[in-house]
Amino acid sequence: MAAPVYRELIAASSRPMVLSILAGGESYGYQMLKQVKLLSGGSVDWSDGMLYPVLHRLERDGLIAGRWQLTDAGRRRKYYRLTDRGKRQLSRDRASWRTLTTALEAAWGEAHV
Amino acid sequence: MAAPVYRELIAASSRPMVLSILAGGESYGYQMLKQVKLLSGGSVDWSDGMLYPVLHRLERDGLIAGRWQLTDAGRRRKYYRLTDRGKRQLSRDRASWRTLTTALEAAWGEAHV
DNA sequence: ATCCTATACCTTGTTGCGTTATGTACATGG
DNA sequence: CCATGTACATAACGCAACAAGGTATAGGAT
Repeated sequence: MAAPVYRELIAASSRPMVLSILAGGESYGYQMLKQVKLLSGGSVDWSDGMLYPVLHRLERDGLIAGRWQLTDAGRRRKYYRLTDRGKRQLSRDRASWRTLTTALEAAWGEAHV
Repeated sequence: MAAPVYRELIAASSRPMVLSILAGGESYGYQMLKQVKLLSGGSVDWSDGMLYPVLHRLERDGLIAGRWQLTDAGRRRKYYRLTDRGKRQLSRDRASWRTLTTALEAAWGEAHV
């Protein structure tokens, strides 16, 4: 039903999406998978094999920070929070996204599509 | 001066950008490099080593069609035009872009950034 | 004459990253 | 007892941007 988003756009949106979600408070991988699907109305369906490496890179680069937590049910979760570096990166990513969207809209306009 | 756009976003935008430009009429590689820089206010600065392979892929996949032309000055140019397949792909890419932008804005809203 | 810049195209090696598949482990419902 | 959901992780594969290099012509500056 919902048209799937093409590969490169998944790659381009993963970092700003994760950082944006964490800007709203702590979260963990599995929850973010659901969150993204919800936010996109089902069109963005991340695989876990894609998300976890993303989270590891963001943590390695100091944009997010993780801590292990045990639930009452005995399940382990890795909660992540946004760091100051992450906040700055999010600002830059939002600016980039706006720049590209503006440029694309300009091209769409000139072509009167 | 203009903040550069990050790598993955370049990748994600190259196809819809090229298709959009060609939706406005024929063009060639070198001209598109200038056009993109103009449309983005200088923020999107494609390298030729990135664009030409993109054009070759799009032509291979039948989304654009090229023809060689000689200018009066004796320079060779490869002019490209949008095919019907390319038009359909452009529609899908625009839809994907809108979907992601909406999802990101939803995330930004929830985080009241 | 020589050099630099602009025009105009192309390709190769390196690196990064999504996808697919697989693995581990616990909890719950049928 | 077994499938599904929760929750994380990694490895092989393929694709694509980036940096750097190459070919070629034209015009202006030194």
